[in-house]
Amino acid sequence: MKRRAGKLIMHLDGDAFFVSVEAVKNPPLRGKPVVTGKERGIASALSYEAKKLGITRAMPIFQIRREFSQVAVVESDYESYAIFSRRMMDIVRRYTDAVEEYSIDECFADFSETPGFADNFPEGARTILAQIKADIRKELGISVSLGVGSTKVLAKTASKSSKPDGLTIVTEDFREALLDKTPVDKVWGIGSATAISLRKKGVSTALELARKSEDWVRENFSKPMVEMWHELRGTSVRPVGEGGEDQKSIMKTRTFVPASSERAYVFSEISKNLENACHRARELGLAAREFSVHLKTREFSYARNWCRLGAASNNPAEIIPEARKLFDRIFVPGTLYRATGVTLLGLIREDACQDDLFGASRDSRAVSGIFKAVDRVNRRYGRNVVRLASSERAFAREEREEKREAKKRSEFLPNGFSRRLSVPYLGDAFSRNPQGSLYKKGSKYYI
DNA sequence: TCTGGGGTCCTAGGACCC
DNA sequence: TCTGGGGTCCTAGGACCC
Repeated sequence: MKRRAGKLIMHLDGDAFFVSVEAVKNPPLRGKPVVTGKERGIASALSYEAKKLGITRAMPIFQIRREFSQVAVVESDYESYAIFSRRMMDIVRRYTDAVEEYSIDECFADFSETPGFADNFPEGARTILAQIKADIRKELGISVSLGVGSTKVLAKTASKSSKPDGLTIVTEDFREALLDKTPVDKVWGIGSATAISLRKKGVSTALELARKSEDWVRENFSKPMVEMWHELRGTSVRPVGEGGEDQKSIMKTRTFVPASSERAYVFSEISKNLENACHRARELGLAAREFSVHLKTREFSYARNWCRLGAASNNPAEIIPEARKLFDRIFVPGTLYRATGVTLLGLIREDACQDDLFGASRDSRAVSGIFKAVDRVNRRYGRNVVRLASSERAFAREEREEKREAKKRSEFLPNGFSRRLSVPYLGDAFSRNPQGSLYKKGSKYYI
């Protein structure tokens, strides 16, 4: 029996996750160049076939249509992605409880204590990992890439090194070879700014960084880089978190075209973002003690302002007067703005809100109750049929744009075309088991 | 090809205090 | 004139991530 000391951490990365889910919903898309993000006007996810054509993330949709007419452009469907994500994470949990959901299409999992994994390394580990991949393929119809190493950074470097459908195990013998072929800017946590600084100091691969002395790293960089250095050398300093922590902030921003310098209109965009952010806070059962407002000019410079609320709140009617004050302080007449944003900060659990000395939060609870009723009405009769008057113009703009899009679609597609395309196919496992836990109603997926 | 939206964490530096 | 030494708390903003 081979016993291995230290941690063994897996990183799982969905292959072109959004478009893979689209291909499950819509099998004719399989193997074709596909991008999602139609509703935002820029590509947000790309199939491997689309990448091969030279399309990149954030490329404008109009340009894709013009230069690559063979590409299928679809709207993002986050509800379906969230459901596939949850199912994917649940499959990993069959093998270990220590799973950290890092993003919608990625997770880390600690296998140090899983029988047959660390104590029979790497052969036993490989068998288990292959089983996870097979389960996901069979039950969800998508492929994933896995990486395993003694640290999160090594696991993530490994999963990225072989995609799609990869399975990479970083044994101590393999570690240096892997790092040698990894440029520093491809290391998780090293962005462009740090990469430039590293290269100036003569470090261009992850291996070169790992071989520097700890003193050198401490003298030239700050704390996160020291952690990075340990992780690259195989010493785990970032444990796999198991979730349950509350979110720290909620941000809502929206860009509008054309840019505007009209005070009332720009404020209506703030008001709309505030409503959306508060709605999200109510969904999460959280309330904010602080919030901030920002404006983004046409030239991409920002103005921000921040304040603390008298009592924690998730109700927009209560926050709007404060938002108005912040807005008035940063709005510069004559400036063209392209986007606004609102961030709720200092989030606490709604049920932990304390009454303040003057009973203000009792009132706020009543108002919060009103907004919960509003949430129910909106769920039933359509998004935002009830909204603040101060948000009216921004919502109206959004709806005009949505209508225009819908009209364009109906002009371009023959009747019934999109309906036919959206017939789902969830693989044989689902056809055989319609009671399976994933099902479709209308155009949405449910668990 | 100018650049969407939603997050987290860290640090520098000022304010304030003893 | 040429400067105590620290500590803590706070905020703005940078950097990075998906």
